[in-house]
Amino acid sequence: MELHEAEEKFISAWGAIGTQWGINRTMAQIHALLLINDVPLSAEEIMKKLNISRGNVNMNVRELMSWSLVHKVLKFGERKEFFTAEKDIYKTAIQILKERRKRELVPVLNLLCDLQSENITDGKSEHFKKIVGEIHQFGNKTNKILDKMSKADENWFTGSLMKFLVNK
Amino acid sequence: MELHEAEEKFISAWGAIGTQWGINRTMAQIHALLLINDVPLSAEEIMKKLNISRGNVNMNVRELMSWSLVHKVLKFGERKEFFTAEKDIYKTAIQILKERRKRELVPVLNLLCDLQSENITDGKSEHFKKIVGEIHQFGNKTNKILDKMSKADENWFTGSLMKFLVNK
DNA sequence: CTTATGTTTCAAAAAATTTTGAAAGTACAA
DNA sequence: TTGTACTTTCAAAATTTTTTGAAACATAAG
Repeated sequence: MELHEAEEKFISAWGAIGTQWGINRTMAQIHALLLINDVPLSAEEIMKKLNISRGNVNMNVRELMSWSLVHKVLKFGERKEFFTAEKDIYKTAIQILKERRKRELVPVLNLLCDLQSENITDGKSEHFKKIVGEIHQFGNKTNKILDKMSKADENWFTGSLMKFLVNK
Repeated sequence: MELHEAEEKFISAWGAIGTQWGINRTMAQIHALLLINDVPLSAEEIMKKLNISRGNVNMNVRELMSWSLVHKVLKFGERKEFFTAEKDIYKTAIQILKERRKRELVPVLNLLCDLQSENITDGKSEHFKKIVGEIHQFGNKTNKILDKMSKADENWFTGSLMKFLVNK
């Protein structure tokens, strides 16, 4: 197999997985492309390699930067901007975990909190209150666990947690 | 607040979160509706409550059943089918974890495995091999951890894991 | 067998999301 | 100040996903 071919397979797969997880295909593909290139790439290069427009590159690179998965790199003497992805896969995973917790889990917990504190004017609300309460409680626990995990180091994940699970 | 209003807020939020996680809005809303109803609902009732078509209900209920989050219930003497959601939120979460691991993580690990075993005919493939190897290794560890976790009971999650994390 | 009461399918329509590309914006250099 | 090399924006177009609804299918009851 040629490198080119292997790279394309990897980029496609990363894009497909992204789609299944609510991340747009192109954003995931740009991420994949930057992961497998150890040198930073310019917007121009990303456009050519993925065959997409300038606007599309700009938008998705900006989004990747807002997730702190990609960083802007300025080369000495060059006016162009270059982009590179965080290459430590553990850091990358933790970063995604952190962002999704903050952007998605926390807002839901707030809504559940609001719903629970509401005084519902209807006798038949018992089951509703119960299930909302249970989801809220579970969400809170998960939130705490994810928060702790996102502050742990890689060794904890690959070492201690693994051992702990095996002996469970 | 009226129960009706609270229920709608909950269903909307569940739908929105689903969308962000690559699950279609209606599927998530049907799930929410079945969660907050302790009695099973018919296709007819789901149609009316969510204001969606029969085909849409059929398709998404089928999908929810394929995830084992919703079950068909037959009432004695009634020809109609009714549907109900698993109400134990811990079981629900574990079920989602299991399914996503099987449907999404495992296929990616297989691709990474293939890519790694390929003999790439290009000298410049060093970084590519390295990053694919690292992602594969991390994916394998995550896979094992998720597998163990999906076999643990709720008490492990809320008790032991939590304590373990606090003392980290 | 026929009817009544359901469920399932799927092509077409609608809606949502993503992508394009040209114009506007920015800023460095001469 | 003007030109040049780049980045950003965003309305319109393209694409993808979801939804509809009517026809086909299934089956229990009469």
